[in-house]
Amino acid sequence: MEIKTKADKQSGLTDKVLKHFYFNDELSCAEVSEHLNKSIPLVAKAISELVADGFVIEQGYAQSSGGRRPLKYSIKPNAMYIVAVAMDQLSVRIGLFDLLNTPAVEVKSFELKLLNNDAALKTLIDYINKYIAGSGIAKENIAGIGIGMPGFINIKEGINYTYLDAGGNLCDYIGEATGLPVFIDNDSSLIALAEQRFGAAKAQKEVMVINLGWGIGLGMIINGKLFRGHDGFAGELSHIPLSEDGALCNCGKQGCLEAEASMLAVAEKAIAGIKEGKISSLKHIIDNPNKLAGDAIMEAANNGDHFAIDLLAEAGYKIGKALAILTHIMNPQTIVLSGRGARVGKILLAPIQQAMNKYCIPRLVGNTELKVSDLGFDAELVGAAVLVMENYNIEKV
Amino acid sequence: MEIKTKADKQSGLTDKVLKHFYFNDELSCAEVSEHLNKSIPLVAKAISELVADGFVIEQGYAQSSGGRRPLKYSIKPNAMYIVAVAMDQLSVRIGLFDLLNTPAVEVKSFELKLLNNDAALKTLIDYINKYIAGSGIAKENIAGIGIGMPGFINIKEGINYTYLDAGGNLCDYIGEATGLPVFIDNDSSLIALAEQRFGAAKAQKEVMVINLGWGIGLGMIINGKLFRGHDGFAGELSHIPLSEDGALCNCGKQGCLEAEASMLAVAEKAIAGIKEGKISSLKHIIDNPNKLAGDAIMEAANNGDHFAIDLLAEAGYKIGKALAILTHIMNPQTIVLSGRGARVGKILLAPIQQAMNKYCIPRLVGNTELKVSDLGFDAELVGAAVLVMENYNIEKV
DNA sequence: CATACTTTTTAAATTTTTTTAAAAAGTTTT
DNA sequence: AAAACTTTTTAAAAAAATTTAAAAAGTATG
Repeated sequence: MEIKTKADKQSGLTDKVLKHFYFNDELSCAEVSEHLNKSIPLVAKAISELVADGFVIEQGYAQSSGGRRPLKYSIKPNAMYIVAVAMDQLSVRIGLFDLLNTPAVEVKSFELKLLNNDAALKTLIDYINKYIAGSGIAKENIAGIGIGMPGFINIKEGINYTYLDAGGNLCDYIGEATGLPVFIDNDSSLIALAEQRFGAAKAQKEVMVINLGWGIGLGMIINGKLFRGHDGFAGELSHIPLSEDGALCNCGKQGCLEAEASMLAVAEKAIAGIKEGKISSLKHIIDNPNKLAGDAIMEAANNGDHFAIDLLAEAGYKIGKALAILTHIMNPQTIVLSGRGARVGKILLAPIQQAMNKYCIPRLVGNTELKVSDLGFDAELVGAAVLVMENYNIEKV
Repeated sequence: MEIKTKADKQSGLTDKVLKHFYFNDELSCAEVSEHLNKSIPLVAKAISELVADGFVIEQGYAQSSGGRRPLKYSIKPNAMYIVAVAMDQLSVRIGLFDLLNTPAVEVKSFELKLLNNDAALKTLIDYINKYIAGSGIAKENIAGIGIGMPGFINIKEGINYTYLDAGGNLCDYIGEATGLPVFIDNDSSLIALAEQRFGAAKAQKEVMVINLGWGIGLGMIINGKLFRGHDGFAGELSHIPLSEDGALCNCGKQGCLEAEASMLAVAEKAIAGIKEGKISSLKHIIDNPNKLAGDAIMEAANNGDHFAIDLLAEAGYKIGKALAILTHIMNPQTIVLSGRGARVGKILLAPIQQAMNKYCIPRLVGNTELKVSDLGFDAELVGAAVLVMENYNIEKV
């Protein structure tokens, strides 16, 4: 793995070419040259180095389009592996993927409460270490660990202001404890990254991705890149003032979207409804914690339960109103419904679209496509893997 | 003016250096090299060419900071002139500026109704031609004409979908009629450009600029550049749904910000209030058209009229609520109140900030600075000039 | 079915850019 | 006040990237 041509060190072209192969599949030298706006000799050199070092493999000749047949290359799936960790407030999922985003080891999950839990960070690190050790894959072959987590995150400093206080740089801390490079980002941002690189909005430049989880997150892609705002707090869709006198939010304000339309809010409404005597297959959820209730509601809705569907439709309409505002401001090409709640995306789609039609100027709503993610619950894991590869630096190897 | 080194043609560095001098004042060769991330020999060559061609002048030696004194350069103010046109729905202002944004000829304005006026385009062109002819400045010394106008504008095609139909490319059409390069953009976008280049948010990367005119416009600077969205319709702040059952907007919907808080809406409320017997120095406005009423209200408020101040405070609070939403989504460094309404910016500031404090998460509102423009009414003209210079291409001369 | 035209790849020649070195002009320290 | 260190500018050398040309491997056509 010693690649240290002076040329590469400066231009970093080999790196860009490697990433280009990670994000696209079969590509000829000429195509890469075109995409990267670099001359063919330069790209040819970079590719031959990558082939020599086992990052890229030849895939044989493709059909000719009227001339010499192009030799196609693609990423070598097992050249490296990536550890991806996807967290929410209550649980953690962890996976080990190859460069084709195929799981090399079974994805596992475990419960981990972030709020008021001083041991959370240690528990997380232990779990990651055990998972890697049990995978049978050598650390030398792992490019790094990507972690998506809820909370206000400062990427540069590696600090999560909401959870997991490490008294300093979280990446450094976890990195030392695991012996691998670590990269963290907000869960919704990673979901957006996944959708724009491998999902419903692939290669698009202006994309808004809604993370339907226990809360409602927003990941923004602007000009093809993650947008974070001046202080990293952009995308706080869930606390915009939606109604003047709505439910009380845990942020202290009233009428926030999150307090009205998140899965947790829906679960509360469901329990209240059942207690009032609503007929539903959801009767049993009264005794469950809200989290399980959320999952139960989604399942019931997918099975046709009227009460569950009504509750989701009500939430969807409110989300739609918020998306109308978002569309007015951002004029995105696509809005993707992703995250845990994507499994009821089809049910939410109609009321969301209805609200957007009502609250949006026709010109705007007509130009924005509303889609349900097909990455769904895996989006955050894929995003975490992408995060590692975006930061991976072949020259440093 | 024949600058045609092959080097320049390809890299366009001379161009970048010229623009750098336009946007900054005195600068040494070393500083330009630093800012532009180009080697000193390259920058030195570009500067000496610009000096030779009369675009840049030497400004003598500056203080040494411990070594050889740097030779400072600056743009030559009268190397070129720019025609700047600022339109709203009812009137046009036109000016001729040097490269220091100083008027070379008095700024003039005239009435021009855009709505349902087929002759508007011809009238505009006539006026521009007469203005240039009367200025005494030769066309060879004019870099181009920048025009800011209301409406949905497609920059690439040069089409304004709302006003001034030329049956094709407006820039080409006006360009042929005037014999000068023409560039158009939305009025609010140009105001934002002006504020980010020469105004209250100079050199900042994430800036939201509110254009307080007869309507309420928004110009967005993201990552240091104008953001327009996927179809060029981003920044439609004025029609976001703000209240469920508010005033009817001319867009057909209810409760839009524009229908509740624009100068025109304030004027209507003022007239209604006077008729109901409110005490105010504004009694006379009942007979005036809404536009004059708007100006009268602003003047009365600045003179301390209680009724006028109350009306503006009411509007400001609603604008503040919209800015709270905007802040949640965009997390800008600065929000600038600009455009015609900036003259009552101080009066609006308090209620806007009050609403933002109420409706924003503390972390967000604490990080965003709310400012009143000092460019004020001239912002659109400055923005139009900037537009010309951004598109100016020295190699094409 | 050979000739003309495409497209991709390899190689050589330029061009462009940056790095390094040296000179010029000052400031600071002993 | 001379020696040592800074900073800017100019000049020469080296490196990097692109352009041009040529070769290789096809397809289309008269």
